[in-house]
Amino acid sequence: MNKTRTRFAPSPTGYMHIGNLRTALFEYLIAKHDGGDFLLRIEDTDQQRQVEGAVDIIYDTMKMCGLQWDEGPDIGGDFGPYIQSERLPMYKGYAEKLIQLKGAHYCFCKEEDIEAMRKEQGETFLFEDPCKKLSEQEIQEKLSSGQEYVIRQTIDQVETTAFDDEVYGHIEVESDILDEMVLIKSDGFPTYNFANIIDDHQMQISHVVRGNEYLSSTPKYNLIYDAYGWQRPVYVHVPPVMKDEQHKLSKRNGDASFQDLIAKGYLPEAVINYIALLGWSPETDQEIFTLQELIEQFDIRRISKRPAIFDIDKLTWMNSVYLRDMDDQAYYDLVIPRLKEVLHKTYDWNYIADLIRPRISTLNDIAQLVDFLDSYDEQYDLEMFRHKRQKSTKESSLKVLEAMMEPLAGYEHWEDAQALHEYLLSMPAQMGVKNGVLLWPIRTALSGKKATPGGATEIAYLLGKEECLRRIQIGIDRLKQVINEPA
RNA sequence: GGCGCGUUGGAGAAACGGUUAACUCACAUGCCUUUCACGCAUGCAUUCACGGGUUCGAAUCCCGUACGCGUCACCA
Repeated sequence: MNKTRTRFAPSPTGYMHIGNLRTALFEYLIAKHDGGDFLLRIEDTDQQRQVEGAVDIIYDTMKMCGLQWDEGPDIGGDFGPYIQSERLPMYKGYAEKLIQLKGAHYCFCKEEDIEAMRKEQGETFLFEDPCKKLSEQEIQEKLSSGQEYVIRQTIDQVETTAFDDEVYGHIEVESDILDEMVLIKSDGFPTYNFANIIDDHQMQISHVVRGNEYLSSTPKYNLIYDAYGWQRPVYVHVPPVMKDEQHKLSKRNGDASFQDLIAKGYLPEAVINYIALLGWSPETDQEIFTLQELIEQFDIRRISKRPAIFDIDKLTWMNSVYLRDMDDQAYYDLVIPRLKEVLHKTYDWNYIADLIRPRISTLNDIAQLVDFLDSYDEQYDLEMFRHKRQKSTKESSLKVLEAMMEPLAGYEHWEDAQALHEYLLSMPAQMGVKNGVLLWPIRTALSGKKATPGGATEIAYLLGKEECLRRIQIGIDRLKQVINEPA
């Protein structure tokens, strides 16, 4: 029994696509569930797509998500190098070996000619390579004359070829519809497909996990494994992550990358938890998982065949669950710096953090929730004083606010949140009015907002006595104006 | 066009031939309540793309149709 080894092999494009991240997650979970190895291999052979700092984005993303690799470019391993560009020299030798094994052949056809034939015959075109019929001598002559060539896969047996995918089940195709793909390009570099096969074999990858767009070409891969006499890997083709029913999530469409989500205030843990459920479901109803729990419960057999649509609403909900359930200190460490970015006066930070905790879904919700503390819009809509259920009107508000000025000014224990809360809550009864009639206008006058984290007493505590009296006075003055000058 | 794959409520999904199709998000309503939120409660597919067939019995098995996706590169 081989050890379970999976690999994540991204191209450094400077963008961590959510679909790719999910594939990495699945690869990680499959390996770790079996106590196996998870490797990172950078596929940087496409020099044109090279982006500065792109490899670091890959490292950072994986680390933030806790997807620690056991072998990789930065930490090495027994099967390196782990950067494809450094592996380049070896592929040609493998291809030549494959020629000896009759799994490939030299092809001297011109690309333009094949292209022309393809254009002429349309979509049903299947290239029948005349070079396969060349004699050994003809080949040698062409090679020594320096004629340009590629090494092309040979598929001669006209049988069916089959394999069993862990997700999609038994797949069987007729070999004669398989295109003989180029393995080594005329510039001497391997094609992506070929390099992949060699790398996976060399690195002893046991489970090849990739998007289901590779399902159709897998039989061709298998024929190469067979020709070498190598053991085929276990295939795990995963369904795509979609933006909607017909479109995949993609950079082209400007869809969110992992970085974008983090910038929007989502937590890596929540993102990982959410995408684990895209195309996979656990045996139980559990939805909130730590990485460790995912490792324990992940089961390849429960990966779905159907595309999954990325639903930002559900991620948002899940993020709010993480915010609410995380360790207190970790929460404060995360949120208080954000609070200090928008609030420049001094407050009881922990108190604010506690207040907003059940009210934020992402870190980016914070600013607009608390900005009124530092400064508020004095021209807020006076209609807000009217609240049907609280039985509050502009008139009653004016009355109540005026009546409260003195007791508030004389109150001595403002810095004690609990005491202030009890004091203010005792006032309505003393004045013979319902809670809402008194507290609603105070909250409104203090905030100038329709909704606030916390009620009148909480805001009063945060604002402090002076500021409260000032804001209430502003409310009184404005209410007087409209009430004394009826329209 | 050939080949491959898929189709359960707005979204993620469970179900692995057996009575009323889980659960979560979203949405709606009510309760709680000094606003909002949290929390709690209730509602939301008589039906599993459609049409046949197999079976005592089908979302589950078979065939066909429709729709969607993928793939058919000297791109990864």
